Amino acid sequence: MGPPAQERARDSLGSLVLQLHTLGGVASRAELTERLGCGRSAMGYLLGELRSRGLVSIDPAGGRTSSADGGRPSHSVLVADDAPTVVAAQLGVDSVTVARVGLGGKVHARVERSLRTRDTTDALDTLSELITELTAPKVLGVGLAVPSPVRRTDGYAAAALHLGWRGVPLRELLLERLPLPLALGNDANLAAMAEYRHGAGKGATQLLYLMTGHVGLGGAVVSEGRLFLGARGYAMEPGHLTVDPAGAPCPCGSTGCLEVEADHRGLLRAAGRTDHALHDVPEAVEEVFKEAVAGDPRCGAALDQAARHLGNGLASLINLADADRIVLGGTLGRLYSLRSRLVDERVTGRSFLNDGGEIPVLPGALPDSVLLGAAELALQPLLDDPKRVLDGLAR
Amino acid sequence: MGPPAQERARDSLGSLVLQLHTLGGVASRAELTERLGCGRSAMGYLLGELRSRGLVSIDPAGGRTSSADGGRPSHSVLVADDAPTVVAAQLGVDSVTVARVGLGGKVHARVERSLRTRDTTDALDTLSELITELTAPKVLGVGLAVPSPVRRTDGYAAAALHLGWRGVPLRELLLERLPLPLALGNDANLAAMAEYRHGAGKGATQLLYLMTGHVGLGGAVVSEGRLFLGARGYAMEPGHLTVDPAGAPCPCGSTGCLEVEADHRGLLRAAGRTDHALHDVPEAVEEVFKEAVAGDPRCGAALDQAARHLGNGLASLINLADADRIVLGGTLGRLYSLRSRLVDERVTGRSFLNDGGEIPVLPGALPDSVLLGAAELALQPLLDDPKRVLDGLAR
DNA sequence: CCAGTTTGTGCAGTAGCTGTACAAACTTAG
DNA sequence: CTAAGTTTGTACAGCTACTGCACAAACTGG
Repeated sequence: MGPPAQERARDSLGSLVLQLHTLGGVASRAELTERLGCGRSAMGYLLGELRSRGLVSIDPAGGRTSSADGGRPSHSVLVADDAPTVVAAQLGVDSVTVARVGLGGKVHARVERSLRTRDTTDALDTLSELITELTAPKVLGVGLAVPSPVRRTDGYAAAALHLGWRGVPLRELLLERLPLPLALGNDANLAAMAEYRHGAGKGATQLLYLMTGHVGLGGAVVSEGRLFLGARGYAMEPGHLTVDPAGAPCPCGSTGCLEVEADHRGLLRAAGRTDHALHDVPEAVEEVFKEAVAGDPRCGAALDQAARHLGNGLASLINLADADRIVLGGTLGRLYSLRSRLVDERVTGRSFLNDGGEIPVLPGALPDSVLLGAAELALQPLLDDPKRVLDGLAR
Repeated sequence: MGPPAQERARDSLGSLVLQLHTLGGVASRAELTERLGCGRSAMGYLLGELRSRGLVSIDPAGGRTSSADGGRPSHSVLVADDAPTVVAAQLGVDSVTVARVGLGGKVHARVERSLRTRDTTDALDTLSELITELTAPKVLGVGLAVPSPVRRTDGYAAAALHLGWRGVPLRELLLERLPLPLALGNDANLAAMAEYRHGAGKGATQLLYLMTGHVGLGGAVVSEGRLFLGARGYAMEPGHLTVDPAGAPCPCGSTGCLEVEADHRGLLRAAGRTDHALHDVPEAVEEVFKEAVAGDPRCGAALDQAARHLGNGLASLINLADADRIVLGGTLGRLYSLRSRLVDERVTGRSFLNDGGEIPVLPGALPDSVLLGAAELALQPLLDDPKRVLDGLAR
């Protein structure tokens, strides 16, 4: 179809693995050749390298989909059954989720456990326990998504405010318990990457992603296939963008931050439901959505207000990021599905450079985007340099 | 010194040319070898390629600076005298500047001409006239800086508002007059690139740049050596960030935009000097600065206010871009030199993730940053693929 | 003058391709 | 059922852009 000018890994072998990955782990050889823009003979060489290392297998009688009108049918390339996998983990406010994920985004196993306490040690113990449980032979590494900005150099979790931590050397603490390669990332960043590679962000050149998790509002930009991380890894934290100077006070010291107006706190406050324990929040939000759909005026108005604030926040961000696609994850995606007009009103034309088409806004397409994003993080070394990773595994 | 993990061109030959360029066109062979991270023997091969194409020359008895304690002294690598050059042009509100620039950033010739009318055709005629005048043999191409967002795909100038144009296919119009490769860019973007490669932004991993020209306020982010352009090329237009909801009305429809509060209009308005023809603005601004330094309270207060607005704008941007350096160009640089405390007050600690050092704010270090940036744009193909460009020239 | 150090160079070897020629596997026309 | 036409995989030669090694060159200090 279109030209494959999306993203380029360091070498061809890497881009090949990436293409196979974004295509879900199965693709016809001809399709891969076209996407890489190389000759058939180079593809033969590259597939030979991958096959000899056990990453892919080839089924000569695979893709008999036959869109072609004549000609020899192309072989199917698929991720090998016994190909290496990674472990993806998500640290939430009151739960931990871990999964084993293969190239192509296939989830081989998935465990979730709720945290009874909000103690750091408890969370770390549960995490390492589940990770160890899911670790199998040929696991390349672990990716962990955290609801906090994460320093790119060393995996320091700068401010997991909602977990009550004020800065934790998370990677270091976990490495004491786990003898595996471990990479950490911010949950919104990783979810954005997952949506970019497998979900609603596919094919965008500049993807702007916003999501709300349990508490707080995170964001990310994927620019030409790569996360826009910033110098330290703290870029694109839109939670404290001011959307209403006369709005509610925010723990950060300012007032009317996007985060306190459009996340779960904002919704519940606008709906007049503030008497919830923290772990009941998802249920309370669920209730507000249900009653709004059922016709409750106060809950409906709460959605209206959150949607307007979200639209205003997006309007500010659009001119800075110049996105060609916007994806909304978590509760924001649901909010948008119900109140798209209120959001669009503020996005449309607010981009002060209106040179043609509008910017499409979409709800996230992946149910487990954060967890999948953690897998993307762990898979990254394989995409960057497949040979080194695969050969290193053998040793 | 530090690891050379700054930026990577597509191939080694490109990075070599880039290194030589950022080092000002002269470097010791040993230094280049270290920065590229390759062996001495590869450097020999690479330099051979460049020398055979006439781009560099080598002086065996060059850098007798001798920091070393013993050992054979390294040869000097320098841009050849007859190496190809580029033509850089800057389209201003009431003037046009054109220069011939060589690798390393050396300006060989420079012409400036003021525009009497504000007619598009007049500007284009003057531009192509001066460019033709400065075009010499072995000119690789032309780079043009425009005070407007420029669409990356085709050089369409989306909104040179201050020139009275509402969208002009500028590249197309100029190509009718000039038979040369022509690349267009936004002036602030290009200035940022110049500061990154040759000025106050050197070595930053995430550079946030803001500047004011004649009218308006532009910005850019250089992220790991590359401009953050966005999907269309309109990213990082911070002019219409709201810094004072109760502020002055902006032509964009909003109020209190950073642009109308901190650019020349804002300064003159705050100083009570609004009766100026457009081309007198620089002189009027000059006056305000002079009188403020001399002690005039109203002019001083005008600087104070602009500095505060600038600081607030920066505070919003810092959390989004996660810059490790901020450079202020044009009048903003001067404003900062005089009112750094008022700006710093708002920048310091406003980055809600205060994990250590503050972010350095610096005034721009290049007197002709926009023009030099236009040269960077024209040189880019040479940095991306030196062989193809140099061989193509011969044909 | 000699050891010690850093640097340029020649040469063999390798990785990662490209291009060409050809055989294989299909479709449709006759 | 065969022949022509089309697209695809593969073998092989060749090239580019390096890396590594051995060695010579150019300095310093003793």
